[in-house]
Amino acid sequence: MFPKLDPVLHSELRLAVMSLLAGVESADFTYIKQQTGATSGNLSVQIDKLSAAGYITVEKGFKGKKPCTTCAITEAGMEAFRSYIEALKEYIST
Amino acid sequence: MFPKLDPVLHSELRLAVMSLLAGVESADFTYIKQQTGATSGNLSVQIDKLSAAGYITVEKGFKGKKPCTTCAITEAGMEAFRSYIEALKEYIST
DNA sequence: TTATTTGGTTTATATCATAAACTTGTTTAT
DNA sequence: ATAAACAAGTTTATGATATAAACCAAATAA
Repeated sequence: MFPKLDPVLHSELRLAVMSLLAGVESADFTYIKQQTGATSGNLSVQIDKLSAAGYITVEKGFKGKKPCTTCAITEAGMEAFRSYIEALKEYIST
Repeated sequence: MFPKLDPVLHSELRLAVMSLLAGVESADFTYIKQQTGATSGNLSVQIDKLSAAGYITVEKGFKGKKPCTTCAITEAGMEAFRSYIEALKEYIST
């Protein structure tokens, strides 16, 4: 009746990050931070978790001389995101 | 951009309970437990939280000789549930 | 040169979800 | 009648989570 919700995605900030990344090719840490309003620490931790789950890729490079962390959603991440939305619908369609 | 999600509702079990109660006049503990597949302990705790938030009412009575706890959604609960769904849509409509 | 800012990471804490153990009373079996 | 099993929850304990606070290294500004 109520399908299990993927715990990796059932988190406000991680879901926001995935939502953002689902719509773009890639996005860097600073941009994600701005768009979500998250603190650096929290964002850093949640990005790690999404990465550990294989839902996003994280590349550390430089933009000019400054470090720049770029994230992108993976195919597995896209699929998990879609499944999560489908599962959610079971909960919110009364 | 990403609205805050009501933490009372952003919980798998509490959301399932609200989803159930949104569709009926009332439901008792045992029924909710069956429908959600939750353990008694977890359900008890989460029902308390929904009740403390004013989202549901909880009445303890008897069905025959056995205790029976009946829950119903409140108007505030309905409104919170609707708002939560609206907020969620911002996250899942890429 | 000494701040200050940028772009993060690490660590600590407070909350949460869940399971396990317990309680109170009822029904069933002996 | 007594004991064992069951029903309907509650309370307590534990492990996971989210978040904030503190920290760090490099670059830029004063």
